[in-house]
Amino acid sequence: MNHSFDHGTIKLNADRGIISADGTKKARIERAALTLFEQHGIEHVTTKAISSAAEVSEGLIYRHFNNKEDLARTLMRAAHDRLTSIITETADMDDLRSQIRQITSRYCEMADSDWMLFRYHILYIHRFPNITGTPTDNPLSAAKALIEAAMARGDIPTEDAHILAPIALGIVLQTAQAKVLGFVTGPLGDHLDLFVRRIEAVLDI
Amino acid sequence: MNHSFDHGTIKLNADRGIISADGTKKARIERAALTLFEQHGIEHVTTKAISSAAEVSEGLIYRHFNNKEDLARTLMRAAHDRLTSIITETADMDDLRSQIRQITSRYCEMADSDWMLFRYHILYIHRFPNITGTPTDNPLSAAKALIEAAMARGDIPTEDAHILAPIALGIVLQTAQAKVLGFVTGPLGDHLDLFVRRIEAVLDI
DNA sequence: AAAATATAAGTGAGCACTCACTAATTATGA
DNA sequence: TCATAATTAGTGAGTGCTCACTTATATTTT
Repeated sequence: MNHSFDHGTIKLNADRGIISADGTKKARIERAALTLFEQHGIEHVTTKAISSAAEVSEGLIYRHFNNKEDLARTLMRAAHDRLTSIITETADMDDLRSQIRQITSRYCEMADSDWMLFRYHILYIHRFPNITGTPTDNPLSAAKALIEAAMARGDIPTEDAHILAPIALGIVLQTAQAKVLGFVTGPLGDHLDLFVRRIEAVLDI
Repeated sequence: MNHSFDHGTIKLNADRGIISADGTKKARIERAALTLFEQHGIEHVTTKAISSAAEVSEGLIYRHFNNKEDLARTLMRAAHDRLTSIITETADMDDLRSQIRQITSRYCEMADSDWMLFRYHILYIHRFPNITGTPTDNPLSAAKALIEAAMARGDIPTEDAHILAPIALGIVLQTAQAKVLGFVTGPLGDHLDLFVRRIEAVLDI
């Protein structure tokens, strides 16, 4: 039927694209935008540049996105959701040690397999303060929930989970930032074991 | 004699300003710029807005700085140098524990006393890849040097200092980032002891 | 032939920076 | 000491260009 009920704005055939590099022109736009945004900064990238890189017309961007900001936000949202779900998906595990290892491993894997998207998230997440749907739908809140659960179980000593959450996530994220700055090179996965041990250390397992 | 040999660009009576809020108009420009940059992002702030906020003419900005980018860079440089020297100034201490406590305490103090400047550094440091004079003149390299020295002394087990440096600094920095995101509230100094203990934990003292 | 998808040629608002000029400060020389 | 010259500090309207976004037109799909 495809009513194409646009919500007052533009919305086309289902969706497609959203980063995953299928052949769609929409996907081409997203990839081109991501590449350029991440490389030069959102404000320094023109819609013209995006369309050239994606080898589509400039107007087509506006058929798929309301404006440049919307495009940038869509990309950020994709990254944000992936990271959040990496954490929430371990909620059913009942062992903090396993959770930590899986989260760390997947974080590294995402960083190493799609460094562009990961880097984009690190660089520009602050531009989008309201990126999350619900206030709890973000990596920090998800991590905090996990830590609090472990404290309730008595697996780790009770402390301020509000502070421990960023610290724990920071073990990987800060190294990633150091990589953004060029201070660290090579895949993050190379340091998986080190990361896991340090996270256990700060959580005092 | 005051030859006033300008280096091909602009340079006036000594300097003044550089963030420290003395009454100079230059300082007023810097403060206004910092406030607006930190609040709205560098690219969204117009030179007109800066001059209005500083209550000076727009042209005066260009008598003190070559362009808007130069102004933004000057502010970043000020923040960067302060952070770096916090770390290097402990190099003469011969006890890692004391170094950690002093660095952590001063980092928190700087964040709490000039949050605007600290936040500006966190948000936009990536825009200025070549901010440091020498390649070693930055917080990460300074921290790495300290850690390596401690390893050489045998105070802590030998590990990859390249990775431990960002992790150690990250204990405070990642919490600061969480504060930028609104996840954490209140002064960082409130958590000084917690920070110190976690840094010792990751360094395995 | 309609509808959906794409293009390319605009358009004008906004913005960094200039410039011609004035005001205040400092240096020089009787 | 006080003119006078020279330098520095300060102004703000004006300018040219960039760039997000629009619109008219073309092509493809159903």
